[in-house]
Amino acid sequence: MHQPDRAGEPDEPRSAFSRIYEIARQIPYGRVATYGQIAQIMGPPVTARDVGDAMAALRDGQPDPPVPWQRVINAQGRVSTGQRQQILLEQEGVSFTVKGVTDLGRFGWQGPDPGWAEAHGFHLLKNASEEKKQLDLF
DNA sequence: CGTATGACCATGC
DNA sequence: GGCATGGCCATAC
Repeated sequence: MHQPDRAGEPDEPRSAFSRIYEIARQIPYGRVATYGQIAQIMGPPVTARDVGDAMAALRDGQPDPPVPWQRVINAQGRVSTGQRQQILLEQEGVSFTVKGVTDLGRFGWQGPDPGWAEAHGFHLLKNASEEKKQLDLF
């Protein structure tokens, strides 16, 4: 039987935005991921810029389940949307320097669970090292 | 269809 | 470390 098409949406099985949101939901409480990381997990042709667009779209309203948009920051370790985002992260235990920079080595996400990624057809982070995973446990 | 804009990024100075 | 540039891709007009 046919899937009812959502008006205004492309007829792909799932829009790129929806898949980006799926990944963002995997970021654990108290961790952050960069736009570029999520783009890498998606794989080409999705770019960091597309991830930013997807997050920006959330301003119009959150999907269900909601997306922890505050955990997606830029590659410099700074939030891209102003102070409110940083405060939300600080409430999760993510610390920032006075200049508003966080330590991605300490609070950065190491990527999705490999089993989950494979089941959903996503890539893993190329840089996710065992060492950093151990570091994260602390 | 050209142009501008955007929650980006790597690189070079 | 800051700043400029070019590249990336999707959207809006």
